[in-house]
Amino acid sequence: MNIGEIARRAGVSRSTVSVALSGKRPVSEETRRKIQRVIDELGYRPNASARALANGRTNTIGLVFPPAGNHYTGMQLDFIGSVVEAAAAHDYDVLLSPSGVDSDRSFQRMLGERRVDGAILMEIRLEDDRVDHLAALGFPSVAIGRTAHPEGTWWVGLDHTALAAACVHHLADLGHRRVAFVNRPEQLLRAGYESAHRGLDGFTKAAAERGLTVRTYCCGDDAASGQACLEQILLDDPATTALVTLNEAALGGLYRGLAQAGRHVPRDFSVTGVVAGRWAETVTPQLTAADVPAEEMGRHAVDLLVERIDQPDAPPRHHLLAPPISLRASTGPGTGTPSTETR
Amino acid sequence: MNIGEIARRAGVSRSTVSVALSGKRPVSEETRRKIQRVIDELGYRPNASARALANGRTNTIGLVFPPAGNHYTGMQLDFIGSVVEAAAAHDYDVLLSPSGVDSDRSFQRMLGERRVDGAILMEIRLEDDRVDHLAALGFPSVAIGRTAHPEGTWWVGLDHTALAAACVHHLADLGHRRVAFVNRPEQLLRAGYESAHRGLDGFTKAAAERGLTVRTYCCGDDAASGQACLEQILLDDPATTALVTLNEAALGGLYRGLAQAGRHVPRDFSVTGVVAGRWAETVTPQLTAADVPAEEMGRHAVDLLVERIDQPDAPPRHHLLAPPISLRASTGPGTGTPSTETR
DNA sequence: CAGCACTATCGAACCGGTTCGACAACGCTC
DNA sequence: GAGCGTTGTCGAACCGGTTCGATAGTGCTG
Repeated sequence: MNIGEIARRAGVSRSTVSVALSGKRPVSEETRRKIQRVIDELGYRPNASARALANGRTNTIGLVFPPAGNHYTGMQLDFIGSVVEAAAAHDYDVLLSPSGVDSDRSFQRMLGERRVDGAILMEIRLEDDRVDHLAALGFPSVAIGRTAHPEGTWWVGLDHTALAAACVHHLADLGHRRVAFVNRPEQLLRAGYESAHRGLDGFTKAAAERGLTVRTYCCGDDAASGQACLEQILLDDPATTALVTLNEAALGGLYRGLAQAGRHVPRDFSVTGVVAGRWAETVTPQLTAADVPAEEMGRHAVDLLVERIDQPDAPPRHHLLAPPISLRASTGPGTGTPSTETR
Repeated sequence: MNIGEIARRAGVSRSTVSVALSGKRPVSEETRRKIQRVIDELGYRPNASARALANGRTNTIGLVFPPAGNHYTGMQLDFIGSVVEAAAAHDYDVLLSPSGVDSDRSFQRMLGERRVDGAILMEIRLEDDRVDHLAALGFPSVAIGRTAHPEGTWWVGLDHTALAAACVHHLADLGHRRVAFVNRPEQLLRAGYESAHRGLDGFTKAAAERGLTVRTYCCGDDAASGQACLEQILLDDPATTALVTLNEAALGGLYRGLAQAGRHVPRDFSVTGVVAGRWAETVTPQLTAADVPAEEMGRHAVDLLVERIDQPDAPPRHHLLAPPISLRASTGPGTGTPSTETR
């Protein structure tokens, strides 16, 4: 069923059907009803490809997300879900693009072949050629995270510097003096991932400010790595009494490592960090953490992107979020002399 | 840049450019090189909408996934990731469609407006009108899960009946006599979700076969519900020594509930169930479970769907997976008289 | 009732590709 | 050297919409 068939059955021209549907020109009430009746009868829906071809809009946004190689975290899942919902509210679909090994290929598909009207980029790096590339093209896009030079670009970000610092201050206030930092995997840090860098930065500066003794670690995105990382921490400095982590996927492993070393949380050891709230609540004791507002970030990103698509010349906008630390049950007073009994 | 511009600069007709690109007719080597040079120079890529309109194929598959309302589980995340990768390997994009409150709306968008060549349906119900609808339309689709009458349809499923039964046998072999079953939320069970029903079925039958005393529970998809559910289990029958769960999101809460009731896992209480392997390893002790092969399911689903798109008249195919139980650390001998000390 | 404005509709052109029949140029056979 | 098949290219039609200038019909004004 195409628009010509509808027109024939309603006894009008194709353009009249088009106009009746779009409302861009006046159509008599009688004609409109006649057309509507035929449409309802046949269950007609205009072909998206044809429409996209004619008016240069696909009504689809691209979501460029990290390859499955790095494991997904709960935060990313929540984010994807909220993007899809927010997009639906604006009448947009979401096309997924793995920015994997040959990120160029899928990038070319989405942009070069004009499959999408705009794109949301996840897992931003401080120096990100994708952002630069899109900026040069003037292609509507919103980055999740901010590059080293975010001026003139559109983005929604988490203030990892401030959040990591807040974690440090929280621990310092509790009396902890020897604190470890558990970052994302080394390869991501080396690749320049924004959250890993700014988080490390915020941690290091705040720790220096408070005169803490610190060690920083990179840790794979899985439980086994978390456990190994924790063993290393206690090996390097058994007097460590707390840690801050950005690594959601390693959290379960960190907890396991602590349990096996006989350190009770929070009595002997405090744990905090930056983690999506829903996932902070799955561990026992529940994690005191800066809750990543994935849902809010998704909504903001879509809102900004749609705004930018609608008005290509609007001045750049952004949102920098810094949620407060949610006090749960994984941090407590630091004694300076942790009990070291093994079970 | 469109195909006409390329043709003009290469001094040939539009059809020659098209043919040179598709290779569907012979083109002289010289002409081909001339065209290729111009294309490389200008970075031309054919417009996806125009191509889709012309040959009736969008090269996109739709992934109909559950609304954000039900919390996402790690398994779903892994699944989505693998679908995207497998699709990319077949040169397909993936369009996400929330099958939310007004599932019809997004369904209509994807199918009615021909945005996709085929669809993968998640969260199947025993009686699923979406599956029936698509079958009636003859629209290529693959269901993740099988309906009550899967004959004649394409699907990839997990044998929840067998898996739940395997969990029961594992526990019975260890000597457990009083076992609880923790299912997905009640609203999902009532709505007829396949995994919830078949899992419950397999559990109940196997338990009867082994003469176990059982109670079954529905539990919300979050840690707090898991904790509450566990309290209820011990309240209803303090002599319970083991549980089987399908509810990945509640797992952390179940563990917390056990810890707070002073039941040590696996010494006093055994836990097992059907959970994605990666997530079974995040809890301590690591969960002995039938590992949901989300990655494999995603690959299979895409392979089947692409096959069906390419040959619309092929006979229905399916994959029923029943991974073995991975022995980890959360189950142990059932004493019949559990210790009930509180800490 | 001529002139005008306004409303409703039509037809043609266009978006950017693909497909296919027509045809020219060429080499081969008999 | 007439007849034939092959190869390479072109032009027109088509996919299913949207847009816009042209035009017919209507009611109002002076």
